[in-house]
Amino acid sequence: MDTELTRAEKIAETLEQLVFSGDYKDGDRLDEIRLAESFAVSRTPIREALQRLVLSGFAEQIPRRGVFVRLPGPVDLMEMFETMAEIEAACGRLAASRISDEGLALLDETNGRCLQAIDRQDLETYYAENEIFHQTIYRGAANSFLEKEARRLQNRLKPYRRTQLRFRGRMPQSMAEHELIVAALQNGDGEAAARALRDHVAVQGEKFQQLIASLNA
Amino acid sequence: MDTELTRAEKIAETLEQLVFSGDYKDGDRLDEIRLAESFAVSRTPIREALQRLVLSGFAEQIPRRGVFVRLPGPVDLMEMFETMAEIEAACGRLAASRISDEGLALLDETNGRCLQAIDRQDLETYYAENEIFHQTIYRGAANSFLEKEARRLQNRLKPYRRTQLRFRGRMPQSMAEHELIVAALQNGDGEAAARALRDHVAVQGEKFQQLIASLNA
DNA sequence: CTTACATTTCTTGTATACAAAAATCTTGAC
DNA sequence: GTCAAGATTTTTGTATACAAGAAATGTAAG
Repeated sequence: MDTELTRAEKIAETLEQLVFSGDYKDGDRLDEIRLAESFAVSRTPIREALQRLVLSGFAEQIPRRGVFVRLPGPVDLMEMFETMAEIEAACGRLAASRISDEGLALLDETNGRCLQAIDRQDLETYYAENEIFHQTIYRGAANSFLEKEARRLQNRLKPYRRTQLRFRGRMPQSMAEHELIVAALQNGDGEAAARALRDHVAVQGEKFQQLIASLNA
Repeated sequence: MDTELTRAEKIAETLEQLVFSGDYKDGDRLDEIRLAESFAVSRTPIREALQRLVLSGFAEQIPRRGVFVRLPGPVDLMEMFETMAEIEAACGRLAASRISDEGLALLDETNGRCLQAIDRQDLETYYAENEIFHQTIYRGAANSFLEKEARRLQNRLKPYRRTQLRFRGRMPQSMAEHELIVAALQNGDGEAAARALRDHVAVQGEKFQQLIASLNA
């Protein structure tokens, strides 16, 4: 992997973080000149970074008017989570017949570390291991294109997934679902794995109200 | 919809077409200066267009080296078609319980026009109506985010799908599959719709050799 | 006081200029 | 003749300059 990044790329990453972390509100204009000053660069790399934001879906560009941050609303989030659920289900379906023994072992280990993290109330580790769990399934689908798409959406939804997992009782239940998923994969049951992953990721029932509530905060 | 495009956007579209239509070979460097001259603009809009190509996956950028066209190889195409199959399956699964009567009617009409086009040996119309058929299902899923993702991939695979459909006997068989899909949607059977769409889109059996063969041409 | 229009200012989009890194060419030693 | 090191050219990445369109402000008429 190429570690050397051009300045514009670093700025784009930073800007994504800024949009993520709520420094901007929906509809805010991303002023090229102001950003150029705050990053101490010219407008050129800023414009490249903004284009990346637009093409990633974090912002919208109106020709000759500027680019404006577009934070997903409740409906957008529901749709994105539903799409994520379907993509993860597809990964699970394929992984059921393709994942390696190493992959299955990694899933088990990761789940173990997840459980330990819950016991220690170690949120950061839990989030990290949870991410690894899902990425291991993407990898297990043995389709690098699908894996990349899955990672892209996972990354896009990351901040919202975090707020979801904070709710009481959600983490133990989530772990139980992980076990179910692993069992299906071990049995090579693609349909069961797909179903388990879809239900695990989907926003349904009371999770919906929790998601809405988290948006106002 | 905003119809006014900035110059860079028009150039990006043209460049995509050029890469599509085989004017460039895999690994070709997209020379900024040469392109600027041929489009009679400065490097600035060319660079924006190239960035779009890179972020769309048509080209790869190596920092301080330039951007190079990346045409998908056989493995890439298999992976992309498999992903498309899963995404279309997801659309079908959701559409089974959500598509409107108008949507179902449109599917029927479109299939009719497809059949007529086959009788007239009218390839262009057939391709167009086939595209509409699938997009109607995306729409039927009632998830605008998923719909957009599906359209994106469909667009990316369009040139390869066309070469596929040219093979003898493929078009009538494809139409039979369309009927099966519509039937499942009418019955509200999500799983059947998903299965039918997955099989319809997936590259399997002799289609694989046809796909490989078309790559050498 | 409100509204329509003109002027001004500001912002984006594009062109050009410059700096730094990579590729290429030259030259010299072995 | 081959290889290596240095110089030269090319090319990318960034900064700045300029042009055109949009927003803002001011002014005059009703």
